[in-house]
Amino acid sequence: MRTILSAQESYGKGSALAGVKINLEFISANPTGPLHLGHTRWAAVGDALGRVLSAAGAEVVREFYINDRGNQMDLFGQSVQAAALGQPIPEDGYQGEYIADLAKEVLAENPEIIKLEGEPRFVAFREAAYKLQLKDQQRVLATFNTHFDVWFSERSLHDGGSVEHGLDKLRAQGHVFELDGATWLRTTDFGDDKDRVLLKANGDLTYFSSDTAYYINKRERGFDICIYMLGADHHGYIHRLKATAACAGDNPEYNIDVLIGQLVKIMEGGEEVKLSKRAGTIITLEELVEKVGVDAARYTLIRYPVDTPMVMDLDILKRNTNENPVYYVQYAHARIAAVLRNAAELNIASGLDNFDPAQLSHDRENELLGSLAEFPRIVAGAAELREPHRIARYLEELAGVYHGFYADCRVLPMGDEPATALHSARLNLCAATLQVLKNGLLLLGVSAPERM
RNA sequence: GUCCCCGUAGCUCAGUGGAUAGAGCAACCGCCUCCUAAGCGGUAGGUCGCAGGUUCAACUCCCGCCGGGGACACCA
Repeated sequence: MRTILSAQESYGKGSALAGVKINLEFISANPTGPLHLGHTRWAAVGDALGRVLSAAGAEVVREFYINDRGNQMDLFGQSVQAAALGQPIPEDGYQGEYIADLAKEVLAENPEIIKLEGEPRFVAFREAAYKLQLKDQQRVLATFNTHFDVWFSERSLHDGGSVEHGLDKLRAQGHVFELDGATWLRTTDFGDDKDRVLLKANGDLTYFSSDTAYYINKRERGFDICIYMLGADHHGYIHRLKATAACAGDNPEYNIDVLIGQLVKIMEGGEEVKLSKRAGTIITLEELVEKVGVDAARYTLIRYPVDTPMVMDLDILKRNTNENPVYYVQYAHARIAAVLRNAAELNIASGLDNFDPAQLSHDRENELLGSLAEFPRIVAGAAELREPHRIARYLEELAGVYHGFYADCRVLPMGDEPATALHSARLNLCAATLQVLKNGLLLLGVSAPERM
């Protein structure tokens, strides 16, 4: 109690990861379209994990890797150009409505662009659309309370010579070889199921070479641990990423940590919404937030372990918001805030100078004290296991314990009853609970309302 | 074929080898003349997918099946 009330917003923080520099990479979407549901899970969980790791004392840099190089970018550029010129979108191009919108925006911003021809025109379209799309992703993430410290461009890796540097470093470690005219990394030395090509026979660099260079770049920027949050469709990357780290002379068990997130299914109208880019039935982060709000979306996505496939039923979240546990937790916070407001009006003595622990003997009080004391351990565990959902589950339990306490233990004096030491003690207990709920919600990036 | 994730209450899901396996929602029954009923109390609901093994002890670890989802490239 005394600890909580004097530590306030720093209650729960620890030093388990003090001095550890962590690079936390998540989302890393291609800048070729809006962020969709899969990205949204990472946005919520990744952001929360960043907060949790910081709370455990780590020095965390949140990083978004922009895949702004390669075929996908070119297809994207061609698609926007085609839309702007009224031509059919290329066979494997991007189809969505947003392509036409981007085309309009590009034209509005730069009317001269159609005077160009051939390659220069295509490049101009690609670059303009890229900048607009990236800006849009950044805007949407900002509304979702998700912050990045570094937006790392894949191009900058190549332009800065990091790829060659990475190759040199791997060569020096002795795991690079030549075969059939291509340059390979012998990842099978470290558990990968096949060796990987770094440099194709035609001289092109592979995407894998960017990945390895990027990893080496992160390590050279001083990060002890590189956390990758990837979608389930990338699970095959685990072995090669770990093997890459080993090839670079690192300890794959410590220096690299790959988290795989399973897919989110969406139910609406009692049916699963099939998500398909081609059919244009993607649900974007922005749409989800419009439907259920930032708090509900974030909380729902965070409260499950990421390796569990989960189902979000939009009808439930839309129709009857109190079915979402986030409201249960927020309600406890708002309820306490109301009690504290009333206590202030009644001039009830509170604060540590008016706190007598001996007053608290009710089972509910003891239970609440016990729950409050668990918080630092929960935060440390969530950081260590990279599982922010543990915070959410804890908050639900704490809220439940508080609601029970509230039902059985009157906090404020009734009617004209004079305020006693018991009232003051309980008021302090309320203040401590409020603080822990607030700290916990903050770790999840969910608001802690004073009134509901 | 190889690999990854999942299978726990009607539904959505917790449960880091340790007590009678839990929560929310849904169902049923109670509780507001005073601090927020978005709350509280109670009832009902389980062969923890199946079968072996390790252990004093298994929902948890190992092996094999079954069922659901996902992935394999000199694509990005």
